[in-house]
Amino acid sequence: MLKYILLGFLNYQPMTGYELKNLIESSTAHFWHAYHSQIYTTLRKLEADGFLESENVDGDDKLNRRIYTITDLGQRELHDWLDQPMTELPRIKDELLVRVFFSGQREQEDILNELRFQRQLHQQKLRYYQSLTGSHLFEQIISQKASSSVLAQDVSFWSATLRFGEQYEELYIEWLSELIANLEKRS
Amino acid sequence: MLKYILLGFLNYQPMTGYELKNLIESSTAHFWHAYHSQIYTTLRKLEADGFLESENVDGDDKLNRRIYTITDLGQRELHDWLDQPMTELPRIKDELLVRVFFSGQREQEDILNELRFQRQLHQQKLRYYQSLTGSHLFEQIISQKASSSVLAQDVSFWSATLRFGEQYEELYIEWLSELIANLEKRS
DNA sequence: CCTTACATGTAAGAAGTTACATGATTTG
DNA sequence: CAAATCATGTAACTTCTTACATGTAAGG
Repeated sequence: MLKYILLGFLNYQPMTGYELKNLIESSTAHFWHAYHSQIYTTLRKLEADGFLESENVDGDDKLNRRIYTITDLGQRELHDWLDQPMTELPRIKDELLVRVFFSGQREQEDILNELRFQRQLHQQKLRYYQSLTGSHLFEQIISQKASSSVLAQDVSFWSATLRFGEQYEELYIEWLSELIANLEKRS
Repeated sequence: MLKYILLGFLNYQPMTGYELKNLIESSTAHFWHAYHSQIYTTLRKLEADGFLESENVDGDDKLNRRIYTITDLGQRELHDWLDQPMTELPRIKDELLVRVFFSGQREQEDILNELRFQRQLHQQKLRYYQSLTGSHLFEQIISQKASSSVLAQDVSFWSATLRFGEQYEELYIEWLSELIANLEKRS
């Protein structure tokens, strides 16, 4: 999956691993996280497979920034993936739900504290998403190469995922609040 | 994580790997999926670590059903985990959002078909969750050992996670519908 | 000069996925 | 008797996480 995120971003413009890492952190990481160690190794692998090419900028060996460029093969790989629609539901993995599921024997107060703290975190994240919606910060980040009509379309999909994030956080906050209220009633 | 799901279920009553697999499939798999291969190997590992004990029922070697029982050490491990509240947000991994994010250059119709199909899947899943809410099927499954007051508490947390599932599916359907409507307007 | 950001990597281990493999029992 | 379900496992591989490792450049 990370593979396609890297190909997807490099399809906009050539970039270094570090730039990709930062881009991912401020965008797709919210629904697909990856550590820098995985990003760098995956880039090397994509190059070995012929999907990317790279060259060491700063010529020498001192500072080794490596710029990756997508190849024709890489573009085909990306489009082949996009052309294969998903026929299943994406799988959810949510540790908090597992914890709630098995919380029957925990102390009421301990659970409440955890749920309240989680709610705070989700409120923070919601505010963060809302701040992104206003500023077009994210659009600006990639918008160097971006000049043509292609980008308008792209931007609308980016903001769709951002909208999902906002709605998801709102849902989580509501669900937590309801659960918290129910528990408080009991004590 | 699977480790704690197994300990959590075995904390209710002793069970075989196969029973655990089925239980997981009809409950926690909706927010934490695992294949049977991982379940069986993890059970072996938990036994090696002293968190579980097992004995081969059906005495002989013909049919080898193996019943696992949680040990005192296993219970402590489970409670230690529950006593350590989460201090971060659970991470989302959602392939569809990645696909939407990079869909800027896809054919309008292809995207629409994929989104409509996803909406169908989510509607199916929502109906499935709703059918569970009515019937107390799930409560019944574990409710062999379950007699005491402990269970009422447990059940309320189980249904809280089910409620999350319903609300999540509703959110996803709404988000997809909005996105679909926006795309249809354009064409 | 000290800290933060820039910049890239390797290694080890844990977790997750896919495929292969086998055999018993039950139900139609 | 054939198919579905019961029942458990191993092997190979990919992915993910955590830790280790190193060095430059820029700003206060």
